[in-house]
Amino acid sequence: MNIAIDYQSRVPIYEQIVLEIEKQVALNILKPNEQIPAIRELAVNLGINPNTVKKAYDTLEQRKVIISKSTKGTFITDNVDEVKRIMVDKIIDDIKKNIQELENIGINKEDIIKKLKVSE
Amino acid sequence: MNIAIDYQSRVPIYEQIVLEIEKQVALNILKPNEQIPAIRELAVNLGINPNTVKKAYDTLEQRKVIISKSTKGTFITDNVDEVKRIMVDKIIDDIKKNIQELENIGINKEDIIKKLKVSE
Amino acid sequence: MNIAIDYQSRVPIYEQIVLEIEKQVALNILKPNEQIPAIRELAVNLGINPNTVKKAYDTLEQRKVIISKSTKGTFITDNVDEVKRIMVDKIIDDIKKNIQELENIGINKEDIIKKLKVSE
Amino acid sequence: MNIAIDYQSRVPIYEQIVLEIEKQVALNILKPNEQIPAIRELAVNLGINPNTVKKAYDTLEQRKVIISKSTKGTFITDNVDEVKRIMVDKIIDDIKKNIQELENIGINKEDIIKKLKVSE
DNA sequence: GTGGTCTAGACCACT
DNA sequence: GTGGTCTAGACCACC
Repeated sequence: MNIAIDYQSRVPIYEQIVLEIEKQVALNILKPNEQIPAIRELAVNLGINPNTVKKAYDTLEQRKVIISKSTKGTFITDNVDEVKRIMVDKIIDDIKKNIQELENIGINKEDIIKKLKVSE
Repeated sequence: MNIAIDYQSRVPIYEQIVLEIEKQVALNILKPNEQIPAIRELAVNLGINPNTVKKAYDTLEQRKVIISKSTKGTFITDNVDEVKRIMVDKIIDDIKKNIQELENIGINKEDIIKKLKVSE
Repeated sequence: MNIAIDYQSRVPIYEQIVLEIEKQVALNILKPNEQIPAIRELAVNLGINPNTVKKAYDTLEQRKVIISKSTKGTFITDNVDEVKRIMVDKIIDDIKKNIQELENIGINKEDIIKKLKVSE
Repeated sequence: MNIAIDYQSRVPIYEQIVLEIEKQVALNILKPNEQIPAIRELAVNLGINPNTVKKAYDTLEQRKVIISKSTKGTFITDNVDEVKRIMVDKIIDDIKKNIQELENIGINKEDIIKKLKVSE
């Protein structure tokens, strides 16, 4: 598994791992029921402490992205669609909020579209 | 001045104040040259430490959003347009990133527009 | 034999097997003197290690729920009533504890009965 | 805060803390918005490691029982009723399941009530 | 002083 | 070998 860590970021390492794995699930890089690296293995690969990976895995399990089967290992959920759906909804919601904010500032929809098209 | 503080956010309180005041400037809630509350006053209103408000005001002054005139008080800049411009650019950029992310997941522009229209 | 294993439970797998078999005995799904699967067979069916099944069978034999007759196989006890009695006592005890807890929270017996009847 | 830890239990220490605090909320021992001990303070009182208390507090925060305000401390939620409701629902559900199981074994409702009354 | 994060390393039960 | 728990102790930003 390929995860880039930014040690300067305000986002904690464990959260970066969480976000990256969620992203890879959404992008079909990680497939349903696929086994992911053991805690200690990933910790060694990333050069960080196993507890940090554990915290990331715990968070992912709460969010139902992965399932850990004690002595067997840790696996991507079989319900990957739900993970994608939640992620897409969140992003759509962000966009809506941002559009609303621009409108509040006094920029109408046509202007927003114009600005978006400049570099797109 | 009305500022909601989220104590659970990773964003420091002083920065939440900074962002909120910048937002209110962009929304014309705070007008050019308008006087804003004294540090101690705002600190009492928000139930936080004056040092925290001080740090927020210092940051805002560095960003040229406010101007403190020693004994007279603290005022919003007269060049509010620049503050708005920076904020609008940032939001537009956020939207672009979000759209890109959705496209990576496999959602094309028409689908995005459809999803945005549902509750808009 | 049909046994669902919860790999995320704090209850060890071997104990889950023990509890499930005891339950099936109480429910007359498993009858007195009935033969149950060989250790290896069940292990294959459940996709787990034979040692785990062995540990479950050992525990069940200590509790006199099953009897293993070396080369002949493993069988449910003929004294199924005792198994049922112990299980019923345990469940009754659980219910009593739960009722006590609800009363401590301030819910009286009539309210408990009302709540139980809603979906019963 | 008074919490008894059973070091022999299969239930982890952090979970025992979680359950005990939830219980004290349900019993009105801990009141809405009340501040609870600092992580380090409780750790010292219980003779355990601060990280263990932290894990308990994290779990409680996910369950919306407490709210931690970074440098200010940790507080019971203001919505204690919701915590109680969830807890009561869980217990009622447990009772229902137990009653169902007894009925499956072949014990009818009158017999259950009889057995419950013996020591009640 | 407070919570948040992280390291280092240990022990355990279970498989 | 795997995940789960716990200890001991450190550093950080923030207030």
